[in-house]
Amino acid sequence: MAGIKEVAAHAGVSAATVSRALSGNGKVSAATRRRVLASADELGFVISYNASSLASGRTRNVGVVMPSVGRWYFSQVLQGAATALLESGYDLTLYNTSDGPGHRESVLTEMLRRKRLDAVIAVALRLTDEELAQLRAVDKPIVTIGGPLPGTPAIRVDEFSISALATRHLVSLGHTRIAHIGGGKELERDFQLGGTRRSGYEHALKEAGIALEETWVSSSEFSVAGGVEAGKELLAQPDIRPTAVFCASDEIAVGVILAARGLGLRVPEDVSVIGIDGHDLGGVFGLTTISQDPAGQGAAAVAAVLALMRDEAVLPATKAGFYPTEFIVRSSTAVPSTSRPPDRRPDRT
Amino acid sequence: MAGIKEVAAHAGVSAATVSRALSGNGKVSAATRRRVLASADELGFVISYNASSLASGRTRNVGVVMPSVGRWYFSQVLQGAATALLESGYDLTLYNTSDGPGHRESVLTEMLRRKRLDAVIAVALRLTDEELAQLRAVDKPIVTIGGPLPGTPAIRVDEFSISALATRHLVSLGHTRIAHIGGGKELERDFQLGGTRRSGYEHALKEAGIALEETWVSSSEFSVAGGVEAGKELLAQPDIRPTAVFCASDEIAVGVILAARGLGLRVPEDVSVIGIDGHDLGGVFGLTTISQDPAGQGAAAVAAVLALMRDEAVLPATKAGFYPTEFIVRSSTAVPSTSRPPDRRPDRT
DNA sequence: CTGAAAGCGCTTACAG
DNA sequence: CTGAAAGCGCTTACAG
Repeated sequence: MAGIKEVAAHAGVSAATVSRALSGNGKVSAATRRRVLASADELGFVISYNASSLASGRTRNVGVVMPSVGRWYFSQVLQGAATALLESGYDLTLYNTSDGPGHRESVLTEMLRRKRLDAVIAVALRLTDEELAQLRAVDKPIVTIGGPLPGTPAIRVDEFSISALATRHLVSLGHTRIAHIGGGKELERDFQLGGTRRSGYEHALKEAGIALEETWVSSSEFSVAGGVEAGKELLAQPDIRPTAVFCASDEIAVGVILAARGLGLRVPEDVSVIGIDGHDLGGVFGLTTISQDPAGQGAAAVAAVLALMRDEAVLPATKAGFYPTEFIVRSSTAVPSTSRPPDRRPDRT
Repeated sequence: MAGIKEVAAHAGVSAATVSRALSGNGKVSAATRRRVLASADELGFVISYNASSLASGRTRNVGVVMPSVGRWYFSQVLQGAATALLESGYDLTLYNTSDGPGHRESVLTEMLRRKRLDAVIAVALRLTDEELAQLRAVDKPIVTIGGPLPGTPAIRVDEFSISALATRHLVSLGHTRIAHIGGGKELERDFQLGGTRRSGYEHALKEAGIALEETWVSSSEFSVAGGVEAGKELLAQPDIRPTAVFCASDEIAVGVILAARGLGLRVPEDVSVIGIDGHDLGGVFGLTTISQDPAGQGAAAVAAVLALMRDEAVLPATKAGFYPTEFIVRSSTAVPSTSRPPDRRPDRT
């Protein structure tokens, strides 16, 4: 209950001096500062953020908006952001926009206008032009992860390049029958991933002179169950079966591996599988993947937002560049087997 | 930027009346209220929570403390709590205590004393007596999920009973060689799960007159990878191999299924596996489990906290009772095969 | 370097 | 039902 006044009285100074000593703003003699700190400590003083925020306009609180927290990618981003924010002494207010679309639109603009936030990190969020304009009007730092908010600094991996890289990896192993399972519509609405990852795939194919086979391109939600389903459909028909599949997420890729096993196909002998993410399950299944470290992205967004609040130019790496990824080769990809599919046994000659 | 004064001027009333009309506290004539609402709407008024909180002492913000957000259980709880809070018009401040232990202790008490929170939901948190005392001193509603905070209302499943139930399911199928893989030390520190789940297992065994075999009790972190490892060790030695294993989590259980497959054992013919959780992966693997709906637990905690803030007695179901679980029988459990293990072929007589 | 004073934008007894 | 006024607990020009 001890307020700034009690501390002031105890230390024999004014409330103004206590405020300056504690916040570090303004000049205070070392001796005075020491006395104030001691008094504050002794009285167990804890500042009221509300009062402080009201008076100063700063809140030491940043908002994180995401369409889900239950799904892997988002939970990792949140974990990274929460840790980084805590370390910097900031609170994190979470806005989960998953529910009704009605909620969604109001959330973002209202949250900032309520003046409880110094900045916001928007994850995989797509806004209408109007929403974007409202957001801008508030004039607080905004950093985006994964989603495309035109004009705001963004943390994101180079979707196109990593998709091309994953596909090239398959090509370079000698595969020519390369399928792709992208994200479903659900994802495309929030993210823009589906599209970009697919174009990286198509690019690498064209580059290698491999014709695109529409029947080898399908989609799935970002889940193991979705991957199993899509994988079964893709791999069930032997004469058109691909020898490799590039999946837009590790969860899908794990599903495809499971689907292959279920069909009696060996990975990687009969079919190579590569994903994107760096999901923990990948290790269990020996999945070759491109890791994108979502927790690190969350931490990077925090760093960017903090820099913006200090009016520092955001690090060029963040502004123009891409968040780094890591190519992890495990055992789910290999040169295609020269033997025909197991259900068409080679003649014994 | 429009404040309450502008709205008051526009509506031709005092700021006090605007406050009353907008908050619903105090009496305002219907006509006046209408005018105020219209003005507020027209001017795009958005209340400053900081000012409101400072003046009233209420913040419309509840804190959620958890040791991790990246792990499945916690991400689901958070998802449920975030959605429920948003629907009730509350903000959610997230405190991820995962990092250093130094952080941990300060977080909980400071967060409340900073007066930014009306209440807190503590997930799987264990506190020292001192921390607990400090927390109580703040006199704000606290609701616990999963963790044992003596004296605070708690949302939790009946660990003992569901563990006994899972074990009995195996017993009733005719298994007598029933192993158990519990949570590791890491978990036991935060949760108290390991212990309780194991005692339910032991109870059911004793009840059935089955002697406890120490070599069939091991532990693992709550992950698929951990389950694979523990499962391999458990199932690799044929002469002491159990015919069924009760896992303290679905992730562990999935790992065990994978380990079994890796060893060439069939599930459920050679080994039955049952988990606890209701993880999405369970469906993919046909896992029999006891679902505990963590998202629902998060929502229930929000309901309890809201009731507490309204000074309503917490629903008896929440106070004394347990959060309901659901027994989901899929295809990973069955009667034990009468044949001996595959590596000891029955004599051809 | 330090203090007195105004002010941040609401809420809420207190009167009427 | 409504208004004038004090107050929530800090911060920050403004003087000195």
